[in-house]
Order: sequence, then C-alpha cells, then structure tokens
Amino acid sequence: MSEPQVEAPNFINPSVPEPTLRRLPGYLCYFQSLQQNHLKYISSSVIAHAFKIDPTLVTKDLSYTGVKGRTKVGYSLETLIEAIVQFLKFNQQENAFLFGVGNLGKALLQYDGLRQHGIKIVACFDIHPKVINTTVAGLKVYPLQEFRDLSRKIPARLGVITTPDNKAQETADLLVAWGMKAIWNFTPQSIKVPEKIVVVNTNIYADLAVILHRLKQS
Amino acid sequence: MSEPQVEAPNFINPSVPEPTLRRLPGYLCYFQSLQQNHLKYISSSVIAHAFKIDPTLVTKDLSYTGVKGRTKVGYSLETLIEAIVQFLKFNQQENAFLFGVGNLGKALLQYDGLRQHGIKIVACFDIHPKVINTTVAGLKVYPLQEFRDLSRKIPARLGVITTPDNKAQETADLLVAWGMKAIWNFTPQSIKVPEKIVVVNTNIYADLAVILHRLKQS
DNA sequence: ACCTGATTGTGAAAAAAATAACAAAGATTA
DNA sequence: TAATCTTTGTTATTTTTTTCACAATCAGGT
Repeated sequence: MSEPQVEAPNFINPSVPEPTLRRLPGYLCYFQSLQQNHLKYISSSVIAHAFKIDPTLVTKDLSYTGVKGRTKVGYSLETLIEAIVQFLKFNQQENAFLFGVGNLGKALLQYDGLRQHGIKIVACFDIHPKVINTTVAGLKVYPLQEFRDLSRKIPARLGVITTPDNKAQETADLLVAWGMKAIWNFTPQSIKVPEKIVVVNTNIYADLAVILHRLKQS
Repeated sequence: MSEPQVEAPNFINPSVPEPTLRRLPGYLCYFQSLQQNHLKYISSSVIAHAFKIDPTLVTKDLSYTGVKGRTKVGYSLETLIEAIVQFLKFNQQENAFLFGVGNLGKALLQYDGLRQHGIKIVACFDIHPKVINTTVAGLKVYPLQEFRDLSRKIPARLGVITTPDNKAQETADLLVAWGMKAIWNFTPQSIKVPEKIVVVNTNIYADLAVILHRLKQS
C-alpha cells in the first residue's frame, strides 16, 4: 500500500471503449462490497465469474484505469476502488438541474446514490402548480420560468429530464438555450440537440425488451 | 392498410442482436409520437437522423420485426407500431412482484409506463414495519414473509428488485427459491443466480459514467 | 535454491456490430 | 410512356468488441 500502484491515469487514454466504461461502475460496486467484508485482493478470474464474462476482458477493462495487478496475488481492492472512482470522476462534484418533479423525479431527488457518485442536484423545476413551491428532499420546486435566473446564479452543466415523454424535446431545447452542456434524458423519447451537447438516455424499456425477449425464449 | 405488411414474425428468428432489441423501444416511442401528429409513413433515413445512426442499421433493425417497407414511400407507421409491440411482447401481460418499496420502488409502482408495456405488478413486499401494510398505487405492501404464499396464489414469473444494494443477493436467492424465472435488478450490485434464470440489470451508474466521461472530454 | 502453479498482461484471432456499396423497386413528373 | 430519383433491402467491408493463446512474473511450498 506504500508505493503507488496507479500510473498513467488518463494521459495515455486511447479512447476508452463504451462497453468498458459501462462495466466499470459495476466492478466498483462489487469491489466496495468485498472491501466491506475485509477482503484485500481480488483476481480477474473471480471478478469475471461474478459478472459472467471473460477474465481477459476484466483485465483489459481494469487496465484503462491504470491499476497494475500483482502476479499470483491479484489487484488491491483499495487501489482499484480509488482508481475507478478517480477515473470515472465520481469524486468530483458535478452540479445538476432536474426538470419534472413527478414520481421518477422525486425518486432521483431523494436518492443518495447520485450524490455519492458526484452528482449534486442543485435545483429542480416543474410547471404544475400543485408541486411548485413544495419541498422535495430539502429542495424547493421552482416554476420552470425561474430556470433562466437560477442557471445564472448557480453553475451547473448537467440537466436531468424526468418530465412526461411529450415534454422532453421542449425541455431539452430550453436546457440548451440556457447553457447546459449535458443532458441526462430519462424519457424514452429521443431528443434532438446540437452536435456538441452530450446526451445520454436512460430508457428502462430497452431493458424491459431484453427481459421479455429472453423470457419468452426460455 | 388492407394487405398484411407483417410477415415471418419470429419464426425465421435468427437470434435478434441485443443492440437491435434495445433500440426497438426507442423507435416505438418515436413512431407513436409521429402517429399522434397524424403522420402515416416514415423512411429509414428520417428515423436514422432522429436517432443519429445509420439508415441501414434502422432498416436491419426493423426487418427483424417482419415489417416490409414500400420503395419510395417508407414504412407504414401503423404497421410498424403494431409489429414492434407484438415483437417485443408489450401487449402480452406479464405479472411481476416487486421487492423493496423505497423511493425507486414507489416510483415504479406509480409509473403507468410499465403497465402500458405489458408489465403488471401484482404485489409488492418490504421488510420495514413503517411501510408494511401501507398502500402504494392501490397495492398493499406485504411483509416479505408472505411472498411464499402469494407466489402460489398469483402466477408471476418476473421479480423486480428495488431493495438497498446490500439486500440484492438475498432477495434474488429468495426469488429463485420460490420459482421466479426472471429478475429485473435495479441495484448496481451484481447478483448470482442459476444459469437458466434471466437477469437484466438496470444500472444508472453505467449511464452516469458515460455522461461524466464525455463531459470531461469536451 | 528451486520447482510449481496461479496470475497478470499482451498480441493475435474470432465474433459481433455497424457502415458502405449497390441492385431492385416503384412513385412522380415530364 | 419513359426517365428520374427516392427508398428498400441485400451483400460486402470495415470497425469494434470479445475471446483465445501464450509469455512473463512471482508467491508459496519443498
């Protein structure tokens, strides 16, 4: 634990494959639970078994974070965890605005997990009088009109869209207009934004489709 | 609209690629919104543009559902929508049990979208006295002990896990023990189940990792 | 001091997915 | 009626991702 096992952070960073990026948070969660059980080291084959993938793939995924394993020992959990957290920027606070305080919006606002992974929702908005000015998870719900003002007062680059599906596009337009750099879209509706804006869609129906398809096959 | 444009449903079904399966619900939502705007036909190039992917890819995805497009016209929206719904089994009711009535669990219970896509949550369970016997979205919250009995009375193959992370594995074990065939795991924790059980993980941290990575690059 | 066997890490091969190229069909217009 | 031009749909190619094969390392035991 004395010498640094992490090297070449993101300097030699030949564009991480997206599948790798998507697996890393899963590893992280797994490693953290192992660490709570007082484990110190883990090998790629054990990880691979837990995730039902090939050990080589695990090795390659982990290599992107810069960690080095020790022959016959495996990877240090502590080092791995720190490296992945840093690599994924889960320790750097990123402010976010949330739009649409319905069931899902409320769930996200009350969810500790986002905070623990660097996302701080700094304000939330809605257009329904019934929720406006109520408080959810310690945050006042503002009318959408106030987004413009607040976006000037509070620095944030990320907008979370949890509106009804048919409001997704106009909300996205608004976010872009007031300077958001990234949009996390929880509606199944595809949204159109300028080239440079980062958009990531979280669409549970995609997962549902996979479940139903596999279920009917088996 | 008179002759059937849908043929070869899933007979000649050379295992649909998972990426295709995951894109289809997005198309469906898009088509439905277009239909509400009284559009009748759509071409692969327009779809491709909306989703920022290659038109050929759209064509191939749609071909799995058995729909045939018309040269110079495109695909009939009505036919497409019906074909995708049938293909993804969104019109066949699938009963589900939900475990863990926290923020996320409640949000899912109150969410109409699942019902509209064939998922009917028939009962929900928790272990905390504070929520047991309360009612959420018209469903009584049962103590986990009653799962065994209820699973015998109500036929269901799908279990939804929305417990805290550290309860995911034991919940999964219970689901398997009482005959669930598929598990939809909303915790980031990877779970270990017998070979034949279908598991799909919905892990928002995977999406978060992609956002943060793209955000820091740009 | 020397095996032994588990483990990392890398480069090659295979598989999967996306894109490109192109042929065929058929609305639409001249 | 013929020409044109958009669109589908198929086959080939390229790119991406995963898996395989194997060399190098080195803890732990003999």
